[in-house]
Amino acid sequence: MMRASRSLLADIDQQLKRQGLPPLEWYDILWELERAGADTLRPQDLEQRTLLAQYQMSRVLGRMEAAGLITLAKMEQDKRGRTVTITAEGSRVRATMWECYGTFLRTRFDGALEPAQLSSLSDLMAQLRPDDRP
Amino acid sequence: MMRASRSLLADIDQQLKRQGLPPLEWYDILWELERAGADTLRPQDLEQRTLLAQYQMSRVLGRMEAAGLITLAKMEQDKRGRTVTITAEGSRVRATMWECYGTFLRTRFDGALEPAQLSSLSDLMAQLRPDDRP
DNA sequence: CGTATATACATGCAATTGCATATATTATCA
DNA sequence: TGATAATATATGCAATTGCATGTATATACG
Repeated sequence: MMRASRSLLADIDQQLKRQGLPPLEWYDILWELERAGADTLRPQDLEQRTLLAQYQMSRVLGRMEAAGLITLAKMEQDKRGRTVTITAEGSRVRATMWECYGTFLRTRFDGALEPAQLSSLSDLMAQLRPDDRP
Repeated sequence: MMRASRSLLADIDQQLKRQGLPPLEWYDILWELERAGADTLRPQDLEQRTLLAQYQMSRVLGRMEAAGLITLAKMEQDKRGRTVTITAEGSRVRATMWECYGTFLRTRFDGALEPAQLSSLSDLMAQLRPDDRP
């Protein structure tokens, strides 16, 4: 499993890089933001969802803001916190990334596994992974 | 699958660090060396088996040599190459790491999956991962 | 209240990484 | 054979990471 996921990750990152797209972790963040919709998320929420460490999140959000994919604003309720909002450009980039990422996943998994196996893999992973919303 | 393996990896690394043991990638290298037995491996062989990049391997081998876990020697057949040999200390460290690593894996997987599921997971991963010996 | 503690996020610094390229050696082939 | 390409490994440098800690705000509690 370690070998399988490591090789998957490496290949996807390489694929994205080849197309001049941001690294995969940006995708995860953009995706969580879109998935959350109207519920604005805080860095903390994204940490839980993506499993990135606090300081990693702090820095990647800085870079993503600099790249214009998200907006960071101070919260009024909790002045320690910040809200993270995806921009239109962020949505566009996520979609482009998915074209690359999704296509890759589909090719790789469909090439290796039967439909029934895919669904049982999905079940197994659901049991193994930590909850998406702790 | 990404979430599952990322969380596994992070937890294992943390566990190893807590016990003052080297990071997981050292384990993989030590394990491949033991598994190869008498066949001495070259950095190149280890790259393929562990999926580490060439420059990563070059550096991690340097650190492992400095730590006394392996020995590096020039080859006579191919003077560009080097042979990597595990030391007694290297074996000892690998065994200690396995105590930590293996116990963790067993706990985590046995806690989440039934025996039949474990075996089907194993099959699925075998189909997904690249060959161990390309 | 006021002080201690916990939470949210940021950051300086040293270590590590990735990239590009260097060095040394071997293989190819006109 | 000599020039050219390919292979095996190492490394300088800039970017990124992890750790430890900093700053600011919020909560708890005597």
